[in-house]
Amino acid sequence: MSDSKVALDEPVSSDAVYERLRREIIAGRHAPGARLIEERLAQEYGVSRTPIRQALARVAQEGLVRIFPHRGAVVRTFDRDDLVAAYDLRAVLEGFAAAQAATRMGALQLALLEETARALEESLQAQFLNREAEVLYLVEQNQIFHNTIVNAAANERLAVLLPSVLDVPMQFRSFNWYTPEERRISNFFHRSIITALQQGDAERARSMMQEHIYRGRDVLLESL
Amino acid sequence: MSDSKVALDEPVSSDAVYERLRREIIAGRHAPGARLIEERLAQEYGVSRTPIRQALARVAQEGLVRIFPHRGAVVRTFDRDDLVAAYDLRAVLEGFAAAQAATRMGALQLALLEETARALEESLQAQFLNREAEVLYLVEQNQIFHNTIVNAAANERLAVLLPSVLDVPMQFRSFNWYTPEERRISNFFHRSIITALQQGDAERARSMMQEHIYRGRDVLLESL
DNA sequence: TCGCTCTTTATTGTATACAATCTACATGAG
DNA sequence: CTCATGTAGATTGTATACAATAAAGAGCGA
Repeated sequence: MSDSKVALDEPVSSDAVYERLRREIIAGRHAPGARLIEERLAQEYGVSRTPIRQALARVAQEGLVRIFPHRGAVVRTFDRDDLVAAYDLRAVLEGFAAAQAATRMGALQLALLEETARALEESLQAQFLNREAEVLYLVEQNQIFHNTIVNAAANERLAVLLPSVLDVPMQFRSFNWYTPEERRISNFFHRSIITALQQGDAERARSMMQEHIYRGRDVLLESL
Repeated sequence: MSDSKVALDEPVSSDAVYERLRREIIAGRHAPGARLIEERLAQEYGVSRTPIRQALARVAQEGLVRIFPHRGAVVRTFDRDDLVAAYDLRAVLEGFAAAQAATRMGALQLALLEETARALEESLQAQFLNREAEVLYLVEQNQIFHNTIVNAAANERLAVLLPSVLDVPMQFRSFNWYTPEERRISNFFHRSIITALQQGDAERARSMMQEHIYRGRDVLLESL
């Protein structure tokens, strides 16, 4: 038959476990400091401990959890310094991404940027079911915006590296979207970045992106 | 007994496997593109497949090998674009490290920098058993130099991230040390960086470090 | 009560067995 | 000769058993 086994490279359960575990930690379902008991996770995910251990090794390598020999895995905790360090790095890396993107961005990607920027702006007037859903939506749109730029930078290593810097639990990432004032500032930065990218102005794109992220950092730090 | 089990946190064999595997790949013992058969590694390392798989998942997460479901692990190959991307990232990250270090560096660390810089200079006149041993020594000293700066930046995330960018097989990293001319240029950069750091001049430290790395990239690209 | 040792229990680390999947090669039809 | 098909062997993915270690608590003497 023609389509008998076209699939090839069927996904593997340990990969699924990795993705899920990662998502759940970021979403806050496993709080920082919480122990991750292999047997418990195995039961919950409906697999044996083997793929769980595989996944734990990976998230540990990524930095989201720490593994202590013979004592198990614990979700990483974030203190003030950790967050500062993470945002510093993010500013450098995404600044670089923006600068690279300025000369490599396609028309389609620019259009996508405009679209998400508009979506974020319009949400200022929109009605939401509840605050939580609203913030979730904003964080998601914002993520699309930033991802688009990173992808346009066309540096695979960068794209692989960044997630491990961004892997900060949601609870820390949402502060930028709580007040209308901060939203307006974010929108301003997004628009400025788009303009710089349209003009192919790498240096401007870099500094705007960096300032955008530093602002995010400062807002977060004030809320602690 | 007093000292019966003070040890605590005894290292675990899968960690040892990870370290060794990583070293061997970087050293070129497993060439890019080579398959890493679990059973073979297990026999060679004297352990079962379980810790091998654990270690493979980690080096894969780090990017040194790629794992294809049901087809196994293959040492990552590097084409020209990969190398350019890696060096671009390295320039950004180590530039950042140098800038941070400029305001945080202790006297002891500065002394260590001077020492390794001197060691690299003196090697110009020194006699070595063979070229290979010589280059190995230079690469090692150079690594100490760069590590010292990264550590002085006091950003743990940065220190964790960088190795995955630096993880380029040795065969690619040694070109900077083949000609006396390149060694002199490297020495010049090292000295300039030290001066900037001593003066606490973050911007200068950053740009010198970036140029240092870009030079390394260009030399490497020419040799391909 | 405090501090010590010993035991018990929970959990991790490793080895091994088996199932699932891929690869290579042989076979045969056109 | 070329291409498809089937089969054998190699290799990976998962489950499970067991060993090793750490954490918590019981018992006991001072």
